Amino acid sequence: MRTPDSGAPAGADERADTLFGDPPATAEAAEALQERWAPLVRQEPLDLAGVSLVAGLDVAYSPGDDRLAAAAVVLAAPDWTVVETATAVSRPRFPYVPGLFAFREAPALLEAVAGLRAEPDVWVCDGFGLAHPRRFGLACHIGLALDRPVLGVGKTPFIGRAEPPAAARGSWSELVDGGEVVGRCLRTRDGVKPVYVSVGHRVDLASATELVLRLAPRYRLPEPVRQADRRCRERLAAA
DNA sequence: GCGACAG
DNA sequence: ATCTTGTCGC
Repeated sequence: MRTPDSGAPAGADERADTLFGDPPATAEAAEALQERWAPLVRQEPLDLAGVSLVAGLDVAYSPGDDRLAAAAVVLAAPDWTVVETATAVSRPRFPYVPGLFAFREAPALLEAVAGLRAEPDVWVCDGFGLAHPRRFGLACHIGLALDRPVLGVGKTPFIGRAEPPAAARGSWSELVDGGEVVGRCLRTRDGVKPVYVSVGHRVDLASATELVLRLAPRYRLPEPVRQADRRCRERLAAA
């Protein structure tokens, strides 16, 4: 068993414990972990022609009790039909703190992911990746945990500034924070409020943008996120 | 110091 | 996130 203070550098098993479960005791500790992990995020092009399975992740909270349900769905190209769904119900083990979102939702999400048989080519999270105060949002957290390509799609701005994109679907503008481009503000439907795309891990902004556009042929939100949202709510209603 | 603040 | 009805528009 791992000792709390062996003096060793961030070991892989030590990372795994907190990336997958065991939430840190304090907000300060959580922030320190994000700063430690942020340098491990990689940005690289994703071959969209080779993408046949895309996963979507989302969480829903119970109105009455403190339960939460996470859903992991898998959709197949080219029409993005849902081919598999896995869910998990649990309790939040970390309070909601803007910027520390992943410590609250990632454990349940990864539990749902563990129930999946398929091996998606890329994963889409409801939230941000590099567009984060410490450049380590939920999509990065999930990306390192799975060591797979992951991108984040946010519905409302969090950090950074972006000019409103042109009204046509496909238009986008840079999301800039501290002089850095941390994501894109992307219009997925003509004249409809844009979404915010950012890199989670092992994808680049251009690939992420193009993929989100293809995943959202009809609705504002990409299909994987829409479906995941639907499934976790159903799971909560069911039991 | 003050306000803002993913889901 | 969640509490909440109808309503305007394509």
